[in-house]
Amino acid sequence: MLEPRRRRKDARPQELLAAALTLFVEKGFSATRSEEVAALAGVSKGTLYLYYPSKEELLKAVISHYLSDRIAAGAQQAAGFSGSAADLLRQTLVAWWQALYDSPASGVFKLVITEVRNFPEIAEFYIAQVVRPANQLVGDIIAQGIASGEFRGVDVGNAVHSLVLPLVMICLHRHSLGACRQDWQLDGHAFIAQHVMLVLDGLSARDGAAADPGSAAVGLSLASVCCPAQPESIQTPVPSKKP
Amino acid sequence: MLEPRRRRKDARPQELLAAALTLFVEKGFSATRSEEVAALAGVSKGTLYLYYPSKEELLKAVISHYLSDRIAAGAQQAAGFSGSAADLLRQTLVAWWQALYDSPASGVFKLVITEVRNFPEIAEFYIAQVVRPANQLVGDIIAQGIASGEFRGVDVGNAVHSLVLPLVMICLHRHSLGACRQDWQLDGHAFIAQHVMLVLDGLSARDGAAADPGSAAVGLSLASVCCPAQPESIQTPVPSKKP
DNA sequence: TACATTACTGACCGATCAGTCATTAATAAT
DNA sequence: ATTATTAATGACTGATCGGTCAGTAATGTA
Repeated sequence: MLEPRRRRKDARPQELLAAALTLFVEKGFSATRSEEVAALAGVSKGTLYLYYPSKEELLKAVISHYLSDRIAAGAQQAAGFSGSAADLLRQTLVAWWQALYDSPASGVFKLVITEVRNFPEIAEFYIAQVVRPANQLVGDIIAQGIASGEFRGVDVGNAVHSLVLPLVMICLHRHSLGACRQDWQLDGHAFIAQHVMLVLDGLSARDGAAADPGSAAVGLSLASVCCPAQPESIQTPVPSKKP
Repeated sequence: MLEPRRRRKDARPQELLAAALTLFVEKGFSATRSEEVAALAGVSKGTLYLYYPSKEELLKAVISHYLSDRIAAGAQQAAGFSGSAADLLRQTLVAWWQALYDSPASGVFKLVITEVRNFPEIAEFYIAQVVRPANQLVGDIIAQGIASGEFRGVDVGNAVHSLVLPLVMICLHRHSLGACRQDWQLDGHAFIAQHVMLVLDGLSARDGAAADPGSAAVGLSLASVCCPAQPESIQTPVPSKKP
């Protein structure tokens, strides 16, 4: 029954990160014992410390690893696209978020929100690598839509928040109340699609809406805990040796 | 310098709850030592355990105490009000959330989201005492607005979520990224007001909007981690003695 | 002032857990 | 086959922390 020892140096970091993500998101960082992470990854505690020098470094590696993956994918998706700004957002953003929602990486939001105050380094990293690039990427697309007359002249920053914050919220929900009570579960894919449609509709420079003083996506001012982005000096989590 | 011992049996529970809320929200439940809570409340660890039998019970007391307070206030506010559904929501909901946003109680959302999976009892309590009554209260007002022809015939559950979820999100933000980086701070009051106006505008049965297929607040389907409510068998956190 | 009551204290205990390291065994090299 | 290399182990350690309780002092009572 007991698996014989195997030497698989290459596979370990990935497996440890996946195990750590699962447990950190489920139980929280402090409440998760490093031995549990190791066990879920199928190794002993000693092996965990062979690849990551401390629990805190493991946490940072988890966050940057899963964000890097998704951010790269999103930026790539957006880069190779031509069409109207609305189409770009509708297709790229929706697909990107639906994939994120289904993946374990959706838990990173909960992790960041809960741990950011304990580890200021994470705030720096998260803002630089995720929030800023994401706002830039989405904001640029919206700004372009405004410039071309496709969208109304709304505040770009606010529009980005209107678009993105509810999407972050359902990722949080998936890993909190949604994870313990099925009766509070929701259809994430449908919501993501409907929400993006709704906001784009509010943004569109259609005739009837110009006179409407407060149509969708106007005035949602909000700084965030948020979203997708572009790759930019993605730090690879490097397996480490102690001094 | 050292404060002389004082016997203040009545004030202790409140002070302990306030200290616990602050630290649990800031550092997380597991990362907070019970001695820290006691110290912040100005008592020794032994005194803490004189009033609450365990750290977990203290957590539950914090959540139910701060929710009870606010829920009672909100329901009362809504009860003594007459006017259109839109006015009721605009004035009552906005005032209620702005007060909540400013108070320490806004941290309870973060607390619930992070700890709900570790303590299923909290999920039960939170859904029964907060989510359900809140949806009921807000939903009833919207339904009444629809019945009177003031609002369009949207899905009531979805409309409630459209209204409430972004408000929850800014409370989360206030206690995560917003708490460590001022450059990501936002004007919560302005956002709350603007957001509620926006959604009510989308709900209103104004002429021009009837033909608009996706106007604000339609289709935001989402189950939640959420909001205000009505009082219903509010359990008073009772100071306890161990067996 | 003497005594009774009880809110409060903090040293203490046992359990837990992050991190270590001497040892083991899987693979590579010769 | 023998040796060298190194991935992997898990018993161990020192520190930490939830919870206890015998003792202390603040307050009430006569």
